Amino acid sequence: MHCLQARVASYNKNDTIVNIGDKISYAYLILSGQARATSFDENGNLFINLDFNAGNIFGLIEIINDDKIFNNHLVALDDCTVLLLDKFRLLNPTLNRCQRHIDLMKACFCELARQNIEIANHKNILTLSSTKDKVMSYLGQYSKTCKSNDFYIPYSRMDLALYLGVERSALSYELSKLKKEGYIDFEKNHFILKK
Amino acid sequence: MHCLQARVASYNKNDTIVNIGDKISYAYLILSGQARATSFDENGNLFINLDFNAGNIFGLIEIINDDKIFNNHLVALDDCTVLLLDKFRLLNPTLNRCQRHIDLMKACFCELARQNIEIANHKNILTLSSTKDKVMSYLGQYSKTCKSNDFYIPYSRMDLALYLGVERSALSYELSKLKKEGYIDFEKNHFILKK
DNA sequence: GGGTGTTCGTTGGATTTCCAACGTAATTTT
DNA sequence: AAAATTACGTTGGAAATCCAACGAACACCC
Repeated sequence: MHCLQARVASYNKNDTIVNIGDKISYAYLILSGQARATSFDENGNLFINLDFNAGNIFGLIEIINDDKIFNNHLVALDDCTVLLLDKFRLLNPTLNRCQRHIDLMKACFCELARQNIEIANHKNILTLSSTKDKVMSYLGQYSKTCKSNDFYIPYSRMDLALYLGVERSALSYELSKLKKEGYIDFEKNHFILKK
Repeated sequence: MHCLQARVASYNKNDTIVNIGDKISYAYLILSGQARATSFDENGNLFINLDFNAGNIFGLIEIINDDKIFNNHLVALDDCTVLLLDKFRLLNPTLNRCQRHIDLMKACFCELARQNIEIANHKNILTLSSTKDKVMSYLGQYSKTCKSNDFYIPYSRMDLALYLGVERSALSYELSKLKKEGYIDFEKNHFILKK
């Protein structure tokens, strides 16, 4: 990794790692902890974009599109350690033709693909029209990634409502209803899919 | 390009280029024409995923995640010519270390980033709650990419409704209202943003 | 302990969207 | 040219969602 001039940085819970409008010079490889990227549009609407866990890389799209403005805000959800990868060296593996460098580029390739899939899943949930469908689709997907129907979701009710594109109160109402009907059980962030 | 064993294929309008559930061995670089990727979920909901124009590449995510099932359906919107890129050779540039090969990989990298941005934009439109906001946001975005406020959109009313996640009738109603209020003018697929 | 702030469930009325249906115009088929 | 099909706008009533408000439970700070 020396040829990338990578260095490690640490952040505390709730720290801003990348601020709105920052031009970034690095890709941020999460080593430990969890971070979340959000953004605003010109009308002040807030969007939840992506969650980043250990192994995930933030900023690939930004360093490729140097010219564009992204307004992404990356915040640490836990205490985080991050590996900063110099963008110029990352994107030009031919400078010094080392095999690991090319491997890293391929890993970034896979990471972009992973992010693509995650955003597409999110998009598909948002396409659904009813709150019930959205909730069940989200819980179903998350259950799959956890490989268990007993799991803890990473969102508060308010954040989940934002993620699903519904009102917080409507979400609470629908969750209660689904519990009464026996489809799910939950307490706080702990959910169980029953049928 | 000979080291990639690329070959050209042609498709007619409305031809299926990649079918639901196909395992693909190539990335599809569009040389001319236009294609659209759609998919279904397990409940039969239809999703519009991405449009592909000349220079865009379909299948990068699929060839990286060989194991996963994607159910993407790629259909030609016009007559298309497509360059088929062998997945194994594309993903392993070290087989024969040619510079162009690495350049192509970098181009795929950028293409993945572009798709990421496009899906994220779509996602953000779907996050908006009102039909009016969705329509205006879409028209605003499309106007920007066209660099003109006088443009032709690539969707029929039904497809646009699908894309925006609203009812076709509600969309028509909202468009008429926006026209009456003087925000936009349109006839068929020809739109003009006025304010 | 008391005060303050946050999270979450609940409720009721206002608003919006959905849904089904219909008419018209344009396009395609035969 | 007639018939069938498709695309689009319009409508009215049914259904779902939003919105604002409130209270209970809990955590945090002084």
